[in-house]
Order: sequence, then structure tokens, then C-alpha cells
Amino acid sequence: MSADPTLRREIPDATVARLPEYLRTLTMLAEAGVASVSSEELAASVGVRSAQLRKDLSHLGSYGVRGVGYEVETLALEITRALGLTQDWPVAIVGMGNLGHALASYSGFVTKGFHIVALFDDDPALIGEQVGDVTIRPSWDIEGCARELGIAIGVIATPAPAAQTVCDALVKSGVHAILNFAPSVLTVPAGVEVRRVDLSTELQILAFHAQRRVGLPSPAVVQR
Amino acid sequence: MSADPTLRREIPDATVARLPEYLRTLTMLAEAGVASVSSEELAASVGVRSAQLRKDLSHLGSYGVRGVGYEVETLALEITRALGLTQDWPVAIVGMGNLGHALASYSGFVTKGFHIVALFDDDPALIGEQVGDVTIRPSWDIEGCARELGIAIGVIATPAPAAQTVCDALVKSGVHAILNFAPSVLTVPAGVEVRRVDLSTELQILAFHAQRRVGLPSPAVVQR
DNA sequence: AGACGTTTGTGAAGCCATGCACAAAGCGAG
DNA sequence: CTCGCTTTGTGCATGGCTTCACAAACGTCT
Repeated sequence: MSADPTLRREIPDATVARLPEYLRTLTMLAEAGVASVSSEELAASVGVRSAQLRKDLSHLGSYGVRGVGYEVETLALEITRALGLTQDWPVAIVGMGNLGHALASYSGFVTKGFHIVALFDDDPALIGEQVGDVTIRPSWDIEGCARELGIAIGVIATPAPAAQTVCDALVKSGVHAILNFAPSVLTVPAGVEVRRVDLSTELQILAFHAQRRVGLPSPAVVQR
Repeated sequence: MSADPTLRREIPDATVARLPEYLRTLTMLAEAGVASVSSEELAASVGVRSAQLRKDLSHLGSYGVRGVGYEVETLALEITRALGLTQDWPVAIVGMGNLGHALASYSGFVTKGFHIVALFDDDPALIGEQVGDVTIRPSWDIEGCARELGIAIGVIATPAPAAQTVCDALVKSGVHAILNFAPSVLTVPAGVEVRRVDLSTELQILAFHAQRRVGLPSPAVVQR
């Protein structure tokens, strides 16, 4: 009653991190023609507890029907809205090495709400190359053209030493969200969101767990 | 006094996730010729609070000197040991599309402790291709040769529909640690560790934060 | 040798996230 | 209309992680 539906409520980070999973699963259900789903079923598909799912969704509002469940289409739309995917976000990728190329041609990229509008690299051999329907521009033009292209999200796929410089240029161009694949910690002003994805960090975490297993009775633990 | 140095203590997951960052920073310091570092300095480089760093390190043992700090070489070695990077881990990559190729030729891969020993794909056009010094094998041979190659960590870079099948084959071959780049939730037996890296999830989380900014006074918040 | 300044290691407190358990709410059958 | 079954939404308890604050420990200087 006192809740304003247009009010942007405070959604916990942990919840936000799970919303994309829920959305993806709901999209699959919708494509399979499923019209309604219970928290128990949906939670099982995503791999979380049903109580957690319900609490997460309660942060978006009350879109379920007691005794019935959630309407798939409706819930998917609400999550889409909550994540801000009703609009298209212009994305730029900086660093067109192996990884940059792979990201640029990644099909799942365009799935929903994201649009690659610029590619950058400072290697003269790459500048001018066409990837998809976008031409690679020189990195030193970031500040020159990023703002007028309206880039909202920057993806950094450069070697580590270049990452901070590139990051500064992006921030100066008005980019407030950065996805960093380089193995380096970025320093940014307040208000800029950075997420880091690092292959070797992930491998090292896995190595830790693999090491813990050493000496354990192998088959006994694997199958429960 | 009752602590056995050879005893594998319980290290919190949150701490384990930060250890690779500490290690990378320490390695850089060592290469720069720095011999000793305080928790304050190291924490600043990594982007965490000094108290957190000290508590994290306390889980490994007591390797600092009060009033002085930590010896860079020693601490790096202890973290290396804790993460299980004193030995080499044989890694297999399944799915040699754009991403798989990028991962296979990723230089940071071999940095320390990891060794790509097998590549798999089920596309006949790719089987037999040489990437680096490893030949791509057919996916249906995973169960046949993964165990004898001693693969400890599997990297899944296939399309989503194939991920679970590949995962099952890896698990059946004795792999207990899996890094999943496919946008799908994997079901595994107890004792198998799975970590997921998904580009579109990360982008959607960034979109959420970007959306929150809409309507905010742009320059006022950016610079503090 | 003793006093002083510095920095670690850690108990304690606060905070956030997860899981439990149940009242409230809807639907359908009789 | 009423009863009973199902499932949501949520207060509350639990557990883990982070931050604070300080005693213990070390080097140095006099």
C-alpha cells in the first residue's frame, strides 16, 4: 500500500547476481511452451532452494499467485525490467586479440539487450579490420568517439599492463560499467561498476579444491 | 601449539577466492625487486581492507613479522602451497569454437601450475587440428583417454545443450573440478567442484547497475 | 637494557545472506 | 458458500563473512 511500483527498491547484490539465471531458465520454459511454474520447480532447474528464489523475487514485487505459482511470461518480463534489459545497451570491446575476437563473435552477446557498437585495438595490423559489421578503431580514439556513440558498457580484453589506461579512457568518455578480462585490479572513481573475469583465478580456485581431494577415497566420495 | 602445520585447515571459500589476487600481486612485487611488504600496502594494491588481508592470511598460518610486515617471497610460496600450485595440473578443454581456441592459446594459462594436455570437439572439421602442440580429439573419446591422461580439471566451452553430456563424460573419467563457460547449470555428484563463467550473466548484472544510474546527476556522482 | 613506535594476529561486534516454518491467499470441489 | 489443498510471501533464527580495535611481538634507538 505504501509501496510505489515505480520506486527503485534496494535489491541485494546477491539477488541481482541470480536474476540472470532465473531469466535464462524462464526464457527456456517459455520457448518450451510452459505457461506457469512453481517456485519449487523453477528453483530446482536453477539449482537453488525454493525459499531463496521466493525471497529473491519478493524484492521485485509480488508477481506470483498463491496456490498456483508464477506465470512464466509475466515473471520473465518483470525480471527483464528489473535488470534494465527493456532497453538496448551499447557495448564496446577494447583489445581484439584472441579473446576479443571470440567475444565479438559470441552469439549469446546479442541475445538480448546488448549491442556491440565499437571495437578498439592499438595494433596497426588490426585497425580497420571488419568483425561482423563493426570496424576496429584505434584505441587512442576511445575518448574521441566513445561518448558520441553512447557507449554504456565497456569490455576490456587487453593485456594487463594496458587495462588501467584503457579503463581511464572509457571512464572519461562517460562509461560507468566495465567488464574486465585482464588480470589486473582497476582503480575507478565512485559510481563506476567494475566486474572482473579472470581465467587463471578460476583455475587456481579449482586447483585448491582439487588438492583438497588428494588422499580422499576417490570413488566413495564421488557418488552419493 | 596444538596446531599441526601439515594439517589442512578449513579455509573459507571467500578467502580462497582472494588468494589468487594476493599471489598475483606478490609475484609482481617480487619481479619488481620488493623484498618486504606490509598488510596495508598489499591490501591497497589488491583493493581490499588490510584487516581482511590479515585475517585471510592468518588461515594459512603465521608468516608475517610484527612491526615489519611480510617477506614477499615467503608469502608467495605459502599461498602457492595453499592453493595447490606446487604441482602441475593437467587441464582439458572441450569445445574448440572461438572461445575454446582463445582459451587454448591464452598465454596466462601456462603461467603457473597448469598444463593443457588435451583438446576435444565433436566437429569432424576440427578434429585433428593442431593447436599449440596439442591435437584436437573427438569428444566421444573423452571417457577413453581422459583418465589415462590424468586430467584433473576440465574446461567446458561448448554450446549450452552439449554441456551436461560433456560434463558427465568428464566426471566419469575421474575429473573432479570443472570450469563451465556454457550458459547452463550443470548437475554433478557430490565431491565435484564446478565454477561457472558466463559473459551474458556478467553483462546483465552490469546493465542493472547502469540502469540504476539513469536519472542520476552524471558528473556529480562520478568524481568524488 | 629499556623505552618507543610499528605492524601483526585475533577476539568481539556488526552485517548480510541463507534457510526454516508458518500465516495469508488463492483455487477447485462438493 | 464452505472446506480443504496448494503455494506464495515473510518474520525469525542461524551461520558466515567483514570490520573494528587492541594486545602481543618485533626492531630500533638511546
